[in-house]
Amino acid sequence: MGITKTQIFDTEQNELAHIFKVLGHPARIAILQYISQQNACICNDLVEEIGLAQATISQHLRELKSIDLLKGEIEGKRICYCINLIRYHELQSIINSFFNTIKPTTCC
Amino acid sequence: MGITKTQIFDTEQNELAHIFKVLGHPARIAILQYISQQNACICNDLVEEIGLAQATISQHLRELKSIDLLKGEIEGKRICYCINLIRYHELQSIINSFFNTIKPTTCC
DNA sequence: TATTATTATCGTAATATTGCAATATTAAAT
DNA sequence: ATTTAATATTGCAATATTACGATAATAATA
Repeated sequence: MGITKTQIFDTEQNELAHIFKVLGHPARIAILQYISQQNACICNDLVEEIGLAQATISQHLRELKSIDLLKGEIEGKRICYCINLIRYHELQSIINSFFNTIKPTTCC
Repeated sequence: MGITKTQIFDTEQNELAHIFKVLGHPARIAILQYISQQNACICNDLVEEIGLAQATISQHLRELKSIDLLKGEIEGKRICYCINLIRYHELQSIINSFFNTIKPTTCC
């Protein structure tokens, strides 16, 4: 065991869970906030800013790329990571419609 | 290693990450959707509905309780789990303001 | 009080995640 | 072509998560 039984859930549930999971780490929250503050960003800044090893930051960036929230452009020997505007709105809407599907009704 | 360095992040970042993390499992998504569909709910229904062992469902319910999204009332030998209306709105607003803090700006 | 039904907890196995050092890769600059 | 600087990948150790069977706890009912 230890493995999530994705087969018993539908694609939407799995995708939504994956989005939440990626957002579910304080380093990734901090990375997003920092990038958005800077308007431009390079990984090395993050290493100093966040205080995790370069390899760890790189790993977190990959997670964020897995939900397409970050896009990176090569800029010389650096990479400029930015928040993907289109995906940003998409994710917001996916999350909002999830909240609408679980709208609480009066019970207890 | 293997342990998240919560000390280097602030309380808001840690709490937000925890909220996302709890929502980051398809079983918990499915549980919330089912409870909201039923308007009332008992754990045993969930076991049949979701297809995970009773112990596993109980564990997932505890996770959802950890962010206060579910409240349970004892109802005879059963427990009626419901979505906590106040917290539901609170979480929506926490998540929305997070998205506002990472509003993408034009860069790349 | 004993039984039954329902949910919680414990213990454990399997897998995933986090974090880092070491190394590889990549591309600009010398 | 070398060197340098920045990021990615690999390998590994420590911890966390997921899942389940077994068992405990709880409360209604017989």
